[in-house]
Amino acid sequence: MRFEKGQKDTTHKHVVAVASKHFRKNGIDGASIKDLMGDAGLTHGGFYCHFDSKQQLLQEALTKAFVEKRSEFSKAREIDGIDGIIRQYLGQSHRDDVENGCVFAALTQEIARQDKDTRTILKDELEAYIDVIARHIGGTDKTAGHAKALQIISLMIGAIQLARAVPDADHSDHILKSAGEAVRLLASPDK
Amino acid sequence: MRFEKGQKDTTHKHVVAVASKHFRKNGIDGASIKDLMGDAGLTHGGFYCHFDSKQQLLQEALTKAFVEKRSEFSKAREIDGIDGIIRQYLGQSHRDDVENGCVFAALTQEIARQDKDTRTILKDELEAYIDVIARHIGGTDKTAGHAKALQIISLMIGAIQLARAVPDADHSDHILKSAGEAVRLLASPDK
DNA sequence: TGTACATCAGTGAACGCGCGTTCACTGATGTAC
DNA sequence: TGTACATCAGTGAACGCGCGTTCACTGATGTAC
Repeated sequence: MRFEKGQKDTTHKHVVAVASKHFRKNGIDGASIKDLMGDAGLTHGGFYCHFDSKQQLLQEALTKAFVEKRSEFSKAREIDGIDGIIRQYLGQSHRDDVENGCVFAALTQEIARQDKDTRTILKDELEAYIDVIARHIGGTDKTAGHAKALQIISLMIGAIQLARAVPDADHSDHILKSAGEAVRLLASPDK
Repeated sequence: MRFEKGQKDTTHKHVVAVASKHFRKNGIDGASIKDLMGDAGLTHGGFYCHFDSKQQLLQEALTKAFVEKRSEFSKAREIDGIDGIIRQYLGQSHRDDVENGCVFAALTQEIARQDKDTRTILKDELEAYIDVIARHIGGTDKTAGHAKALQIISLMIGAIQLARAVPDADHSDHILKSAGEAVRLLASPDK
């Protein structure tokens, strides 16, 4: 059946949005086209009207999720500075909502095994995330601000992954709290 | 054919050793029984003489790799303190040798999707790794030492993952170097 | 404005493939006599 | 010590299954007249 104008574009974006959640929740290998198309309200056969391959969908989905989360990140920073970032990133709701959470926290290990194009998406976004954080703590020395931002991101990514992997809730909370303190220390101007 | 006494035990351990590399290099899903048995010099059919399931092999392989790396980690710490840890963990050779490297750095995201038993292995090892680091920087306050150790591990895990994912070698080196500086800051007594 | 036809987003059966797992079999070694 | 037999670690074909991908088909809508 032929559909209304703009319908294809709407569907395409919807599939990318659904996929970006599936990838984060189940991993790249673990997210099947059949499942994710079903979740988008379609059958799997239609997939190739929109994408050349799973790989292409992956790249679109990663980019979308990265950009989306970065703007949330930026908003948290604007409102509450480094505390806003800590509260949002190292909070229980972010830990418990992998499918809508940070892409680095969910997929970095698998992305490291992908082709160069996909890893370049990650690299570009990493630099953009660093800019967002550095703009807040940089002070006058831009290089030092960027270095601090990179350290903070590294720490937060590692911490939330451990918090998600550990089977005990209290232990997990403790990891998040401890990481928050470290972020404050790393962000402090007295260095 | 019947084999010499002790042969089965030797083979079992050999398969676990090979698997521990395969899991780290290709991920849990990405490591196939056929490939890994082939690498161990056997055919896939013999797998079930040694293990009930891939899941059981995973748990044995994780435990082995965790323990092995922890003892290396401990040795680096004994010789050179926190600098030894930084040099070993955040060095290029560790970054470039995923299959023999830190299990947390390679598999935390996938382990977070595993059953409780497997995640408990990770939790117990995390605590043991924290002890190893804390013993060096703890000073008199044991709780503070453990907190610092946890922060350092989180940071190093996040940093080496990013260093592995990024497509540019110089960029990757910079991530490792920056993380090393942060570790020194987090380990310092003036807090 | 009304009719005939072309379009193409989406359907669902089918493809080859590799996965984890099962199973009947092999045959060199350990054991019983 | 020498022979017959039981053992069982390892083999390799086969299992069902889900994967990514392909393809002939559908049918409501846009377009041409």
